[in-house]
Amino acid sequence: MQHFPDPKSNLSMSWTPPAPDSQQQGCVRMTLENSSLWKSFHCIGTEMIITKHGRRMFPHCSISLAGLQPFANYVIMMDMVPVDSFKYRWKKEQWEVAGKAEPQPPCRTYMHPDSPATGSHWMKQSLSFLKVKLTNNHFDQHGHIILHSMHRYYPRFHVIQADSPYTVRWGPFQTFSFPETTFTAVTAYQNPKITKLKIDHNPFAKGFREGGTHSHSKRLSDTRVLPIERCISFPGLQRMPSTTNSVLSEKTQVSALLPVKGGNHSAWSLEQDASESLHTEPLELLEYDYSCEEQMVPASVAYQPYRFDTSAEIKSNEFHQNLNHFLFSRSVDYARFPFPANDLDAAHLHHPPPQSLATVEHGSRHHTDHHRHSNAADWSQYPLFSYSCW
DNA sequence: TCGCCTAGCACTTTTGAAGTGG
DNA sequence: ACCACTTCAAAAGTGCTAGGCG
Repeated sequence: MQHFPDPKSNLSMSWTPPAPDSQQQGCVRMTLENSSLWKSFHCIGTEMIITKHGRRMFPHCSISLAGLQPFANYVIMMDMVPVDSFKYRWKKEQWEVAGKAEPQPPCRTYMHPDSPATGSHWMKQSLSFLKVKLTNNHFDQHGHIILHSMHRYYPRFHVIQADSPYTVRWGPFQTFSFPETTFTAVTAYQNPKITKLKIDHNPFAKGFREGGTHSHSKRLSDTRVLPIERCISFPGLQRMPSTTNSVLSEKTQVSALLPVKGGNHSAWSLEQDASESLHTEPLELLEYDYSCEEQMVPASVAYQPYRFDTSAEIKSNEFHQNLNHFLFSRSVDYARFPFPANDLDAAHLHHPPPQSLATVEHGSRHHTDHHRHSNAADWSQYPLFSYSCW
């Protein structure tokens, strides 16, 4: 476990310990394999380059699974979830809120290319999401995950017991996310410390350090080496307006909306552009933990035959559409991060009180207040799913 | 004027086809 | 004919920078 500096030494922000590297829901345990690397970046404020043609993540997501049924088939998926409803900008060597978020781009989900595979297969070795690509091109036809620059996201993993990608709507599922994987999407690196860290860890970047244009070397050498205690100035996260109070109430909203077995799934037809409401209503964090819950949700939308292939162009948007519909209807994890209680917070909290990711309990249930916030309008505020699925 | 985005650059790493030998 | 291994060129991927754009 990586050692983190004393939070009290941070000048402007405080800090709380990170969440554990692995999470358990029911019998299923997911571990973030390269957690220490993620934390190294997280410590500075992870930035992910997004380009028009798609850029791989670095660090990339690598997970391992345990507790699956060896002979049952599973589909493993990953998607990106907005951390909050704000846009950020890099100013004076730190991230600050720059206003409301842009309307969410089409939500896309990446399915691990091995899917579906048996539990024993998934547990045999770690799963790499190396080939996931991020883009800011809203008209991307390659199936890359579309993000907004200068917005904050975190990857979320779905483990769905299903024999094929087309039956994921019926299968028991769990969802996991890891606080240290939160990042800011950028088109060019803002924080030189991130650049340096990436060059140190990413072999592709060596070319720029050891040969070719060395101009950047000078740039990097110009980077001020900050005292270690400054390292914990979690640019985005700690500046993030916090809202723990909202967490419980919001998560109850989710549970209240959970469909009943055999119920009319059309109730989930909230294919409205959630981004609209997302950015016009105060955003709160849903932190409903579905740990150990396996729900059977009847589908209202039939899946079109399609299999994800990282090398092939996505030819059917409909699959994504259906997938998102599924995720929307079955959303699990509802962000384990501190989301702003409202926009007012964002406006006033340039140095918000820290709400560590880890302050939100992982793997525990929060079933209080299930009966509140149960209408669709409340639900549509939530940013995780059903951005105007195209 | 400022901040963000993009294309092109020079380089390394990865990938896969082709060749070789047992 | 088949398999395993090696070689090598092409493709993919990287961060930096200048210039464009709103």
